[in-house]
Amino acid sequence: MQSDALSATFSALADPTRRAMLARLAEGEATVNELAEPFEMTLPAISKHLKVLEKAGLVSRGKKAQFRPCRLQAGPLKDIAGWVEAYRHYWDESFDRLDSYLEEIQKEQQR
Amino acid sequence: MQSDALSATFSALADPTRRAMLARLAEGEATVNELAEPFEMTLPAISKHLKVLEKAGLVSRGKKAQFRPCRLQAGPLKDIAGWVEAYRHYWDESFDRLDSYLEEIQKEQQR
DNA sequence: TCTGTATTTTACCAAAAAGATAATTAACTA
DNA sequence: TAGTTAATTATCTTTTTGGTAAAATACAGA
Repeated sequence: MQSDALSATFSALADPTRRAMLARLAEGEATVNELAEPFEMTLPAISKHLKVLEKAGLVSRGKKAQFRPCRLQAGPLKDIAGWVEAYRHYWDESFDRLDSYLEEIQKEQQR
Repeated sequence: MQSDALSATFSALADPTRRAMLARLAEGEATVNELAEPFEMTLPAISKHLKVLEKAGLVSRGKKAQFRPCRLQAGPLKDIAGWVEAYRHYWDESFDRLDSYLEEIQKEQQR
């Protein structure tokens, strides 16, 4: 049971179906059936995925007659972006060079 | 079975132990024992987590005597950053996709 | 070659996730 | 009220995940 929010978000995003659902919701509200339409999965399966996204705070649901319109809630994605940004200079070439430069200096100062 | 790289990366990051291991590796190479030290888990458990990270391409391992020094490989994090950036304007008030689109056009017209 | 240290592998277990089908609830419509 | 549509719940199966304990492997040094 991953209790922390970041883990729940990463976990929710670790499924292509769920990411596709978010992509669809980025275009606007959608009902469960609309969300299910592109997939071969059964409706209950989609409903489960939706619940995972909802639990991670990535989706909220309204109520219009017998429909449950879903909306994207991007808040948790901000946390993901924040987390990953801390690592940016590890993949960015120019920062890499700076790193090894600083390492070089440190080594030299140790002598 | 998540075959795509993005899912494997998200999945690998969906565990606080593994994220802590990456944070440790961001400070530099470390052996398996060094990585295991802060945790209460047994060594085989750490070894398993390491394998998950390795499979996701987030960690590479060398070979020095009986040690297997681990290094951070941030490449996959770049993909994560890329994916999440597409949603930035859903959480960022000031960011407007239309704005950046217009900027893009202006730059192109200047050429 | 024996010994200690580092690490991995194997065998095993429990809990969680992902999917299916069938039944159920809820709300509208004729 | 009966029928239809939307969505959920219940139940079951299979697979994956995360962990332990014990055995195996790899290497360095005496």
